[in-house]
Amino acid sequence: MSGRKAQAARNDELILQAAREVFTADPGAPIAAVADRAGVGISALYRRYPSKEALLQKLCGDGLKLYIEVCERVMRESRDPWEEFAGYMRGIVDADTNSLTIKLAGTFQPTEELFRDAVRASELATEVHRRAVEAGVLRPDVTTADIALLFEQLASVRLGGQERTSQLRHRFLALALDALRLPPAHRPLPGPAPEDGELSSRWNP
Amino acid sequence: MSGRKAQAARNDELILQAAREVFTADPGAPIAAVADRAGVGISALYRRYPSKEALLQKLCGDGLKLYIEVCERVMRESRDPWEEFAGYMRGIVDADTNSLTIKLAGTFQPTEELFRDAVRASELATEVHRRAVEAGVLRPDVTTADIALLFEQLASVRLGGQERTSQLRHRFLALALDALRLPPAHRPLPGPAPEDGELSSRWNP
DNA sequence: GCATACGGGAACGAATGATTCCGTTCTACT
DNA sequence: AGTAGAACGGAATCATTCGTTCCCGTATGC
Repeated sequence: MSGRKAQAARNDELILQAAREVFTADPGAPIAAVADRAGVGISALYRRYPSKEALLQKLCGDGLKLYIEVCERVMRESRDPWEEFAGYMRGIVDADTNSLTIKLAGTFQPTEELFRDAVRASELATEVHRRAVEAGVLRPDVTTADIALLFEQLASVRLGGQERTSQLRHRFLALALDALRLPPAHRPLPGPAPEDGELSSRWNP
Repeated sequence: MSGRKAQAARNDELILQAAREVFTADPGAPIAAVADRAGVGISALYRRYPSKEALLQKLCGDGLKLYIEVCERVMRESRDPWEEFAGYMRGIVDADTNSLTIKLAGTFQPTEELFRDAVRASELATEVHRRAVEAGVLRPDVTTADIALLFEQLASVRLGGQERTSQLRHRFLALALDALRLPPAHRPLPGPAPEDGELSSRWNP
């Protein structure tokens, strides 16, 4: 299958991919940036989504589904309770779905389906949390809402390219996990520490 | 002293105070929001600062001086090494100077004085950090740049009013300190944990 | 009394960004 | 070969936001 229809099908994916990249990098990005990144015209976007908001909803929904998948996967595959919980946190940080969701909070009326998925995601997260506490590997004075806010904090880390950002988020996640795990212990932090130069480079764009 | 001159003097302070509040709540806020909050007209702002950028620079400089004061105070007043370091971090979180500085990074050309203060602040922070590591109370694999990024993460916490936000930041700071302190140990977290309702309330503004 | 510094806030103009529109290209089918 | 129409690209449009300027009333200090 080739030709116009093939290009259209390819563009479907190209646009979604570009939108994911652009909006996770900058949730307030203009829609033209998405078109540019995808290498298509603006009308290619508007053919598929009636508005920017609709595109954002789609992305949001996909993110939620990813969240659910991560929860289900760790509960299915993990051997020991701590690895399950830590794997969950690492998975969500990697999914990098938070920056979007947060920025979008309150900007549109959730769909029925969106709402159901959100409930489901929340239930699964609670379940992962509960299992870790009951297994005695997670300190009991942190709540699921604490964890959610922790994800937001990690999502706020943004330095250098996407690669470096991910590396640093995992470094701080490791730090947080040290504070979360029972019994208390410190484990080596992954990834090279941020350099002073990396920080100060933000001052001259 | 009263009358027009008094009002002017009062407005000086009123405007700075309002600017601090408005811009720490939303670093991208329009200048009219500052005038409203201060209860003055826009021209009262422009009489004192030639541009928005000038006002932002002033705020940024004040924040830097506050940072320096916090460092000097903890080094002067603290009894034991850990309290010095923890007091430093608590002080910076309370100063709440980070959200501004970060958002401003790269938006204007630093003054000479601004630059000097920044260097000084950095030196002091390094000194506080060094002393904590040398006293064996701070894990040595975190760097000063790690700490700076930690501040940014804490500054990203924003929920409910200013009061609640501060409370939550200190809660997460306590968590981070547990991961930072040697020997590893967990201490009770301060402040009520975030409620699920607090989080979900962001979805209907 | 009155010249004037001060502050209020409407008006202006630039910039940004979503959305629409139109001419073009290319496929599919006759 | 020829044509209808789906898909595109991207310029034009339209609304909005915000920094800055301007004009005017006021009351203060001489």
